[in-house]
Amino acid sequence: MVPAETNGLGADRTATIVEVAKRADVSIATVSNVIRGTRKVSQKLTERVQIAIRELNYSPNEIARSLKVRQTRMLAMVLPDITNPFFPEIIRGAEDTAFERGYFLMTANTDEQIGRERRIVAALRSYRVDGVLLASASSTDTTHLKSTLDAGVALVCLDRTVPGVKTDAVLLDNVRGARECVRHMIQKGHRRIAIITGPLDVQTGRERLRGYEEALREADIPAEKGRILEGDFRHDSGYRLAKQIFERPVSERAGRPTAIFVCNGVMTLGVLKAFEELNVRCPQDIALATFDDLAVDSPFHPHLTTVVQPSYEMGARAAGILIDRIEGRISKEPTTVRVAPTLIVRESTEASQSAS
Amino acid sequence: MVPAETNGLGADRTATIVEVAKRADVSIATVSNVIRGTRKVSQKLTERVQIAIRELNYSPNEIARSLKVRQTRMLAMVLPDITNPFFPEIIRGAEDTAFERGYFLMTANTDEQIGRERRIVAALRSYRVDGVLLASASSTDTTHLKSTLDAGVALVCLDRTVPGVKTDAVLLDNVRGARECVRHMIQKGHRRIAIITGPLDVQTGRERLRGYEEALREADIPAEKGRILEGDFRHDSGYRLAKQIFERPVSERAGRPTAIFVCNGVMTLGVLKAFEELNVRCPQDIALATFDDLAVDSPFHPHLTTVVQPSYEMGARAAGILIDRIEGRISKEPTTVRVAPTLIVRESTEASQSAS
DNA sequence: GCGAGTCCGTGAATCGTTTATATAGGCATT
DNA sequence: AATGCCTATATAAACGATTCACGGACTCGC
Repeated sequence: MVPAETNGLGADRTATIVEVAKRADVSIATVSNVIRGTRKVSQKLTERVQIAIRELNYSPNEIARSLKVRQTRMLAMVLPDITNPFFPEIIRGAEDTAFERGYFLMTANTDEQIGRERRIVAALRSYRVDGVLLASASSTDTTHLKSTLDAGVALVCLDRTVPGVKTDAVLLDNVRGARECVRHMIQKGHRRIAIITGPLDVQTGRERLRGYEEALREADIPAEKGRILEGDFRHDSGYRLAKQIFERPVSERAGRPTAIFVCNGVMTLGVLKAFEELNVRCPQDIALATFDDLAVDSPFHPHLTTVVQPSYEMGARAAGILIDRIEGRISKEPTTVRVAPTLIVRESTEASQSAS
Repeated sequence: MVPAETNGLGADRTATIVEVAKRADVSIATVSNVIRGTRKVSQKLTERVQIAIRELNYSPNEIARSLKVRQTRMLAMVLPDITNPFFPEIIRGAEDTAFERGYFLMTANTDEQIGRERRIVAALRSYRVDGVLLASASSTDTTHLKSTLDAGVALVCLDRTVPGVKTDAVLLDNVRGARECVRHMIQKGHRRIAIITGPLDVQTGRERLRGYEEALREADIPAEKGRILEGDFRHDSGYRLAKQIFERPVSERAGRPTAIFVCNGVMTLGVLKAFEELNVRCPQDIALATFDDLAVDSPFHPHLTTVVQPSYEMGARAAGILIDRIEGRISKEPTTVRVAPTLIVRESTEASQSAS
């Protein structure tokens, strides 16, 4: 004797449309029509079907449906680092749009490892997700993306593009963000401004550096090599490079920067840690500005002047474009959307030091 | 004329096993055997099949496979708030275990809204994920979970259980974490210790309060009602309740707490913001300890004494149990695993105040 | 030289849906 | 009463894989 189950079926068996049809004494086509609303079904049969569905605790098998109609209504977002607080907001934006338009968004995490990204993208392709939102871990290794695109999976790049892959993209206007921020520092009287960049083989890294250079050029300040420090967007490089700035030989002290521009939020945490260890006060000893708002209204000291990215909107727009693409409602040509950052001036660039 | 495609197929058509079989001039059974390694296939045919697969850029349709074998090898993790830095580490842990054991983990976000959770769980059930890791948004509304369980979807609760639903769970030993932390504060000489709790209709909220009470009882300190402030695990309640502590009428000043224990990290951010506004110094004016490490090695001032949760391990263990359950390698009885927190003592509870 | 035993390969049924096509029944029209 | 036309429902063929049961070709021992 098997134990009695709530729905009268075996434990691990879940009801199918056939069983619903049998119980409601209609054809499976009718059940399908009731569920999807494809065609009109008489009041009487509709009721019978609904009752049967409830009684059997029936949940349509989306797998079978997907197989038949060749679409899953699943979207995936592939991220390099879910612990970076920049991404969760993007997810929220994409999730909301996806849901509004009848899609389900799932998230997967590559941990900045290209091998992992490749596996994940391959899996997603096998699962036949309708589209992928991707912030790629690499800008060089792109064969897996090409073959995925070839296979007809829609792809929108987010935050970072992958060169050589013709696809839609939603990016921040990095040059502008960096330029405006550095411009602000110059206006505050700084002329010796250091930059801690991202990896320069990554698009966002390069672009932010370019914005810095443009701002200096505008103000006729020569961009000195020694003030450009290449980081890698991670905590440690911020820490290390900040220390480096303060630990140069005395002979160079005269030329020590009066301000630092850090190209992402995570590195800034490292910089602040270095400041603390070295007993450097900000903005008294040095001014600081950064990309990415790390935690709104946070109790950080000091409050940082920041280039903030409209993360939620970026996610939402990217999802919108992706779905338009899937549903074939945009022209063939891939487009790149650049969204504008906002500069928020806070105390860390207040001119309480002698900035000369 | 259609444009030439890389694989010679139409643009949105992706090759099937039939086409591979045709091209390699074998049966589809043989192709399947080559791919899955189900049976031995001769060297010669294996090669032919592999070449065909490559030439067609073939990717097996996991949908069709799932339909046939009635399992998807997909796991889902459902979280209330992906912006809470506690969760990403859990995801990583679960992801790693899932991958090692041949599953794919996807993540979905409920935004603490039970309606959203219900929709997501329903969708996951329709997609026939093999199992779900759930940190539920609600402890009262559980019908959707019951029917999901009835349908044979494996479910493991994470961080929070849902009462009345018989299922496996991986939880923190909240009582112990809180007790040890408060015990530490008492040992530092504090006797008037306030607590900012989580919502008391949530298990974790209640348990942490219990730990606090036990520590006080051990030390024969009466737990005064006025020192128990009920928050809701969100930023604002930390801010508001911290202010409340300092803005009480002068008459009560004598009894003002010398220490605060905050029951999660996000609220602590609010508390610190309040401290800043009120010019309260920590630990000089008041000691502070909290659940959850917000950002390792962060430049917060002061460094906080913290009850840290082994998030990665929690995710990993939960995924392990889930998969064991799916593969039927554990006994029927659901189990609850309690993992131990660690107390990390930092400056925020240093006794640099007169704690009497 | 022949039956038994191995190997390797194939045909066909099946998973649970959707949907095109067929069909039944009712009603109005003549 | 026969015809035609609707509408509502049923039947059956896909979708793309897995896998069982069968069979042909070899090997081997006697």
